[in-house]
Amino acid sequence: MTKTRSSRPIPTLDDVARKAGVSTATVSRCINTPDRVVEATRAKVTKAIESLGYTPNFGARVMAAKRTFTIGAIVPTMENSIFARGLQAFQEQLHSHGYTLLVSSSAYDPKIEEEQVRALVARGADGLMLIGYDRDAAIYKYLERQSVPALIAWAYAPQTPRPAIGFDNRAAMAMIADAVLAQGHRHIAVISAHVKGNDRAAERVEGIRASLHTRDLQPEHIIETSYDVDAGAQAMTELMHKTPRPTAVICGNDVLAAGALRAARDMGLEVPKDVSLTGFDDMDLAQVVTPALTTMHVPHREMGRIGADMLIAMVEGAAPPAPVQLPTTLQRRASLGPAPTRTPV
Amino acid sequence: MTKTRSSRPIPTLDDVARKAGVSTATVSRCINTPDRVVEATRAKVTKAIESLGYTPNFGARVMAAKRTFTIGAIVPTMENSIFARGLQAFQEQLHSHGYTLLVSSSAYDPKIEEEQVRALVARGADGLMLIGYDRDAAIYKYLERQSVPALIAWAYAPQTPRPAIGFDNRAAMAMIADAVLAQGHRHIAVISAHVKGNDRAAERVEGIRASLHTRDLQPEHIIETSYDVDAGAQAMTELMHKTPRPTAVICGNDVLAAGALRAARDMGLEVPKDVSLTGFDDMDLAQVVTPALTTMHVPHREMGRIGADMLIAMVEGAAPPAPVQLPTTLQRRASLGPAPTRTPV
DNA sequence: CTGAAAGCGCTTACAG
DNA sequence: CTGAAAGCGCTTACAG
Repeated sequence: MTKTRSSRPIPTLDDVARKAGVSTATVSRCINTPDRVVEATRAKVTKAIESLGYTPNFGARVMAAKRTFTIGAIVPTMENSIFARGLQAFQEQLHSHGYTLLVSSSAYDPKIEEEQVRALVARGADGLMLIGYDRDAAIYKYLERQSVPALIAWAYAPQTPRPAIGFDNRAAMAMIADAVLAQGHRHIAVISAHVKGNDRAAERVEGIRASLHTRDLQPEHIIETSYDVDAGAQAMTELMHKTPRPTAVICGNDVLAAGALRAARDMGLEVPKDVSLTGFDDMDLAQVVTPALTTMHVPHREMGRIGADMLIAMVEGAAPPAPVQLPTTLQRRASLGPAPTRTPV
Repeated sequence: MTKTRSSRPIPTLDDVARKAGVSTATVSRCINTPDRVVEATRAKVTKAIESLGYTPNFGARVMAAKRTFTIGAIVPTMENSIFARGLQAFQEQLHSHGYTLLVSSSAYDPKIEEEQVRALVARGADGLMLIGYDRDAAIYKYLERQSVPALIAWAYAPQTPRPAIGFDNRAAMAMIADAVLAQGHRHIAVISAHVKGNDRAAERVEGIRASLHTRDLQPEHIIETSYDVDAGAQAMTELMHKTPRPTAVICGNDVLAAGALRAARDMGLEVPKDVSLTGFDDMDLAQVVTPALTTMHVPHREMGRIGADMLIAMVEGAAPPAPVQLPTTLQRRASLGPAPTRTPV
């Protein structure tokens, strides 16, 4: 049950020191600040370390040094690749600076997210990357109290002074809605992720509303659902039975749009001839489906890379940086076409 | 730079003990084994904990107790969803047993994987989940020495006595090749992940060879590439310029197949009329592309769930379990059709 | 049921 | 350049 059941016990700093005939302080220095130790001593210690197969105990190290070179990230889901690409870049950049990234998932559950925050902090994370702003104030208070800096990613709210890197979800989605309107669509529906506790999703819906509002329109239907293909398909099926039938469906992301596309096909509807569809994120998926999705390109890798630099600076004592806004660009592809001339039945 | 720069210092067990007027031992018991403490005492301590906002320091706890209730998982990539679904189920099951999952990615680099293993062990992981068998023996030796149990997932090799849960990649892929042959294809090409250090990919290719061998055939071309859509597309383009042109392309997974599908479409080829295509994994992707992919269904969620149970048992001292084999099932969809009757040019 | 005290494996002023 | 020693924040036999 315990780690010491091993037949051959795990070597400690003390074992190394004894074997090399030096103090534990010297061994510690050999490992952490080798140039403060004279060559000959270092050689003895290195030899002892190797022959013993010694590796430092991290827990002890953390406790004594108060630094772990570990960064934690909590994402709402690992199930689809929304966050995967940005996270990969985040990890690479962190790794090149000597930090290790540990990731965990909250399954879109605020309770679990809070647990994960505590778990990561408790395990010595030097800093945290969190998705979006929306969470219990107690979590922010806890982090502050523990002096663990946190970076918000995938969102950008200039009015909130918290360090963040992301993009303007509202404006980006408004741009999509504008494009839909420009194609003559007037019966517009939305498939969104659940907006509660998900500020990105909420802002995207707001962006749509704002855009449509300029023409005195509003979304005729908004379905909130979970972020998976089947959910997107089911929502689409539902929408296509409404009267009048929407001529364009704006989806909260590419996964939902891909599901919607499948549902349309299964119902014998042609995209975009019968109904137009848009996504968000510009995942690989978007170019692989037929027709390819009109969607919003988000610079995920850049977000990960810059986010890593920001968080490292924070962890290393820099003043909290100002929020960084990244540009998004509309990708026009075949899934968005002109509105049918006749009113659909 | 240090965590103690905080203006209000972080409360410790000692602070709680002092405030509650008891010993640190009693506070510790209140937290870990509450029924060994009498009600009245417990109430005092609980109050002190709350008023101080105390949370235990994990590092210290680990060091003293030698248990972290943390499980580490290292996957080759977080970039696509191959592992995402299984991991999510793994995490859920772990969570329901009070364990926290921390995930990191090796980016398919054995060096990085080794670093991550050490990082996770050093951070006190009670157990590890690793993908596939193929890795330096030194890693296994290290884990054994540290008495950290490891479970291999996504692979199953009954001759290797290591605890594992997975499926027979070789047999599963042979089944796909059999299906391709049954459709009359004789000019068959393969797009695989790099097989070096990736036993799953290597076994899949072997499965294809074995199947074709029964008809005295062999793959006419095998392209090894990375696991992403663009790589799949590029490989497909290359293959479609060969003479004779393959009539069927077996892909190492759905991502590659989706890319291949896109490339075929871009070249004006119809699937499956001009060329058949198969995937592996049965990801959401497989049903979303047109035509839908014939692929091998892998019970990812089940693998994650059972794997969690196995690893928990190991961590809690059970004898190493025997490898578990999960069934895979062929999903026949539109991307695989009969071979064209005329020899392609 | 509770406490005093040793110990977990490191790091780091402080001396020399 | 190196060592003795205190300290990091907990847990857990051992007594009582």
